Amino acid sequence: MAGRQKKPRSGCPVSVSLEIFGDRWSLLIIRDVMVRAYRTFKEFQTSGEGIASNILAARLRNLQAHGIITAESTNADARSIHYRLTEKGIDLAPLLLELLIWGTKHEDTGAPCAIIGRMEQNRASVLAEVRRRWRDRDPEPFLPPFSNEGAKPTRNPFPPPSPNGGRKPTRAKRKSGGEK
Amino acid sequence: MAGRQKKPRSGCPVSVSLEIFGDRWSLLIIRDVMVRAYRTFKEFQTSGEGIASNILAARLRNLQAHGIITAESTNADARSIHYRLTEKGIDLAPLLLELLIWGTKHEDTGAPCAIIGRMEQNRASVLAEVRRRWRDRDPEPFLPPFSNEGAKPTRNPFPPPSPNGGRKPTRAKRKSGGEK
DNA sequence: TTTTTTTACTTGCTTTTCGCAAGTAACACT
DNA sequence: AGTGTTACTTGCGAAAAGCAAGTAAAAAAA
Repeated sequence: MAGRQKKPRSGCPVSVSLEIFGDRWSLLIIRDVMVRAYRTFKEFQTSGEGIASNILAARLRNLQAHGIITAESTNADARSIHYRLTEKGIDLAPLLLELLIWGTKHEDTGAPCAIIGRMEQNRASVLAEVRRRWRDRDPEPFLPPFSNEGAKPTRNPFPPPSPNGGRKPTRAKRKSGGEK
Repeated sequence: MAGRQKKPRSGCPVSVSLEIFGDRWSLLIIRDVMVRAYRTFKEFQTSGEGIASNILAARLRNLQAHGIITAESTNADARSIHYRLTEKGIDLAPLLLELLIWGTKHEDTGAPCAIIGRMEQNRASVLAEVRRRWRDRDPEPFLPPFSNEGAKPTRNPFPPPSPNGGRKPTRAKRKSGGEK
């Protein structure tokens, strides 16, 4: 998120979307509120991803500003704020489902492939159920948190790339440069 | 991407996926190579989003390392490297399509809503065509770049959130804190 | 009623990444 | 040989991320 909101880039919907939630935390928050029925700051904070509280606050503010979530104070506890998805927010369900499917298929995660595979075969009904729970404010989680305890580490069949694209000579002495 | 690759977070597929391409550039590169048939460093660089060359190089390296793209040297020009999607990479097509649909629906972009709306009604055939072009190495772009010249600025119906969630008193003197 | 705990944050500080400008090695073209 | 092109790298300042600690208000406990 460095340099965020600075210069407007292209008008491509993909680009515009990524400027809103194209970071490593926003979609995790949306996942939590969408399928785990998390509502409070505390729940997000202890969701297992280890987000820092200042970052969480910033992301919640950003998602609010873009109309993806709302913040409601409950009458039960005056301190407590309940975050929930707007219609715009629940419309991210298909995206999140694809993210879930892709990750399960291609990375070694803690998710049971069988279940996700079945979700892949029934996208429409999964999405209908997620939306139904949202509409009814169903406090029941749709999916549990997945932990990859005991998951074998992925040995990826793609070796870390030789710095150049596989050509013969090295072009410049590469030492650092960015990733990794 | 600050602090990237540092501590492994949860085993949730969503989290794992976002650790790979959860930034503002990776999916744009994938979009370019997937639907615009871009192949070279130069094309990505001048794609209209304004990515810096060092960031682009870092992202290409990362996507390669995760087996999402490959780099092939062409026999035509020894300098030129052609990037293309792997099977794992083309499997991101559904995700990208949802990103496109969501952005078009909820943000004011340069994309013609009518066309995207039709794509929404025919997800399967759109994806089949994208995949066909990938398999056949079709050099023809599937979609043109969208520019939002002349697009009316979005006035979003969600006001910038009052710093607290809409409760009565302010809890602490907030001055900055993060977003915006 | 006073003390302790909980909730939802903010503040300060260090580390990491971003983004820009400039440079460079290998190759191609003229 | 000289110029241009491609695919990068390097250096640097400015943001943003991440960590630890602090704080206001409300609730629960003593």
